[in-house]
Amino acid sequence: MNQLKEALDSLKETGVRITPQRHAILEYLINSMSHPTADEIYKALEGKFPNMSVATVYNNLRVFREVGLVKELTFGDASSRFDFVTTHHYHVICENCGKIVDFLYPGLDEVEHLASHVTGFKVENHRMEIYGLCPDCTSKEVH
Amino acid sequence: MNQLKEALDSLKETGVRITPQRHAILEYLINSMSHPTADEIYKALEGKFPNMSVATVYNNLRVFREVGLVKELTFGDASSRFDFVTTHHYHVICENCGKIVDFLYPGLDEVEHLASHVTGFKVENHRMEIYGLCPDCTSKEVH
DNA sequence: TCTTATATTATAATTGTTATAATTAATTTT
DNA sequence: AAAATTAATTATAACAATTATAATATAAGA
Repeated sequence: MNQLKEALDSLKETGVRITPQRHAILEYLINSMSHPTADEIYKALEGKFPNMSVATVYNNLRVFREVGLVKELTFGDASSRFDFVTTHHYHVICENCGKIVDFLYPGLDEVEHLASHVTGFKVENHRMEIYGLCPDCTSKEVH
Repeated sequence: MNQLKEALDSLKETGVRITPQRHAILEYLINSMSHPTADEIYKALEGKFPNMSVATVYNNLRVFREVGLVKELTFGDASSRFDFVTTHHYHVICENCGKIVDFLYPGLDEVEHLASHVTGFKVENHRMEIYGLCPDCTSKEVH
C-alpha cells in the first residue's frame, strides 16, 4: 500500500534512474489531491530544488507517463494536468471555478465493445469528463 | 436539411454578422468530415481568401462555439479541433495515425445522474473519447 | 573509484492562441 | 441612398505552454 515505494520499484524495473527530482515529483503527485499542472509542480518544489528547471518537470512527467505511472489530462483550458494512476476513475469538472473531483464508476465496457463493433477499431481505452457546477458555485449562481 | 442555411439563420437570430469569411469557415466545417484544426481551416481557405488572418479563424470559431454551432475538441495533442454540432456523438480515435471517427451512442444519462448524486455537482454535460487502433493500423500492426 | 550512460540545467526555439490598434465592411439611422 | 455607427478583419505583436539543444552534473554498474 506504499504507492511511492511501488512507483519507485516500477521505475527501477524499467531501467529509469531514480533522481532526487524524480522522487520529489512523484511524491508530490501522490500526495496531491489536485491534479496539478507542470508549473504547479515546479513551483511547489522550488523550495526544495531552487535550481530545478521546468524542463525537468516536463521531461519526467513524460517519462512517468510512458512508464504508465501518470496520466496526462487535457481539458479545454491552457495547460495539461497530471494524475497519479491509481484505480480507474473519471473526472467531474466545475465549469465555473475549475475544480476537479474524482468520480468512481465501473468502466463503461459495453460502450467500448459497441464502439469496437461499429467502427472496426481495436479499442484500448476511453476517457470521459463530466461538466457542471460544483456545489459552491451552484449556491452562488446568479439568475 | 440544409445545415449551412440553418446555421446562418441562427447566426442572424443572435445578431452575429454574416461575413464571407464566416460563411466560408462554416461551409468548410459542415462539409469537412475531418474535425479540422484552426490552422487546417486557415490553409484550406487560403485560396479563396488570400488575405484572411489566422486570428479571424480563431475569432470566428470562438463565436460559433459561443452560439453553439461548433464544438471545440481538445485531445492530448497540440491543437484544438473543431466539430460542427449535429447530433450527439462520441469520438473514436486511433492512437497510431490519429484518425477520428464519429460514434453514435445514446447519451450516458445515468452516468451524469450518478455523478451528480455522488459529487453534488449540477451536471450540465459530459464528453467521452474512445482510444484504440483503427482497422488500417490494426492490420499493419507489428508484433 | 572510475567509467559510461543518462539526467539536469539554462537557454533558446517553437507552437498554438490571444490581444492590440488600425483599417475595412456591414448594418442602422437619417 | 448617404452618413453614421457598430462590428469584423487584418497585420502584427505578445503570450504561455511545451520542446529542443548543448553543456554540465550525477546515478548506477564494473
